[in-house]
Amino acid sequence: MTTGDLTGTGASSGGRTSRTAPKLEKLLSSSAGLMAQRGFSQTSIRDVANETGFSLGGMYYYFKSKEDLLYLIQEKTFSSLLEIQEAAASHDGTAEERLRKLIGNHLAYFLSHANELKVCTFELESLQDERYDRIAVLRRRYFSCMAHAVAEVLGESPNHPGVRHKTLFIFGMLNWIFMWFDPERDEPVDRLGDEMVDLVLNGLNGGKDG
Amino acid sequence: MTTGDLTGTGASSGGRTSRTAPKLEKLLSSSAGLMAQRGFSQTSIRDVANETGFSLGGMYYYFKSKEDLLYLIQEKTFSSLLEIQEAAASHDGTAEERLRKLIGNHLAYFLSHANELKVCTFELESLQDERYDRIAVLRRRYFSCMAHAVAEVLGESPNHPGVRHKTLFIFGMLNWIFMWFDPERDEPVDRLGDEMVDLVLNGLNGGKDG
DNA sequence: TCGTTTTTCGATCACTTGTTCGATTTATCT
DNA sequence: AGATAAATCGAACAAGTGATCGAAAAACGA
Repeated sequence: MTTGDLTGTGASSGGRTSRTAPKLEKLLSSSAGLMAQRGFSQTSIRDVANETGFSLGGMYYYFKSKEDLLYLIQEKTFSSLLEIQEAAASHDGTAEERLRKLIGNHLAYFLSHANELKVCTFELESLQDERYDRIAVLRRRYFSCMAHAVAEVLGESPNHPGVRHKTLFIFGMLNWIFMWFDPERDEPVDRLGDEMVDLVLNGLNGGKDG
Repeated sequence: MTTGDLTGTGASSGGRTSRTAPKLEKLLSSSAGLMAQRGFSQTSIRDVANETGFSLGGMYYYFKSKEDLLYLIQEKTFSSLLEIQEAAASHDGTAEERLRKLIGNHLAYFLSHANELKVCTFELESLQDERYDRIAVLRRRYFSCMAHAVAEVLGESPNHPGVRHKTLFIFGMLNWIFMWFDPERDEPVDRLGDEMVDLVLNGLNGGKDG
């Protein structure tokens, strides 16, 4: 129990596409839904069982612990998002275009994977040790991705402290959306992305003065 | 138990300044510290007892339930901050100056009451029913305060949807600070406030173009 | 069909949780 | 000092938690 695998109990090991894979996916997305709504620690393993139709013990065939379940969600979601973003960051075009794309992609991913992304955003601290470290690595890569774009727009070095701060301000805007977004009220997410980019690039004054 | 008081079990009722008041304060601030660090649901009432030196049952003289304890923290903290901000919002000067002041005040309050403010920011959902409603009212007033300043800077009506969004972007920047601020690394908070205001007013482009 | 592996179940364990309550101590007032 | 009220304690309870494990069932390959 000291070194063991981080994931495989049986289903997730090997990676072969057995008839098990779609069940794991449903398990992950149902769990993400519950955890996004109530939070990780307030979501019991029994809640997940009820939601998915599994029996209590039966689910432990798919993950080895509750924390492992959380890890699987974060690892899968974050890897997928990161892949999208690192691709976008290496595209041609102006720095401003890249930044616009990064923000737009993040919001689009938020729309299509709200639950999973919320769990990634707010439940890092519920992981420990190796699992924490592995997700933290993905986070840092994501941050670096955005920070580079910000630095380019500013014409500064990515190490400049102001760049770090401004990048974190942008992540604040992006991540805080989970706290208020209402699909009824705030419908067009493209529009929202434009508004955010506009604020980030030109501010409330709209680039009229300094 | 259907209607009962929201707070008073004995200590917090009446409001007279007995020798009990300082103990309540220590109880609240210690609890806020634990809850800020681990989250509300992962902070047990026994943790609070150990931290404060009280016995397990002895603390129930000061609050009537764990949720009540959380409510007391939020009510006290938020009221105090709100008072500061509503005063600042009604001062003379330009709209830009008012917005700058609101952001600066929030950051200053963050510095002096980090734990309590973090609890206010992230644990609203841990309250229910009346307690939730009461804190939600304070939140709406706070939002309104900021939204008015934003609207004035933009020269728009406070009801304009763009105003709502941009205000929420600003709160995102402000509240996300809890996730990354490191007093060693990000020392001067005044500077941080300036950077944020600068981004909010002029954007990354620094007001050079539109 | 039979034997084997994969998958599922249900009971159970050890542990932590918030809360209650009567008894006990401490402070306050006359 | 004695009586009343405020404050504190410690033991106990009921409920819920994550996790384990051997047995049973289902799917599979021969």
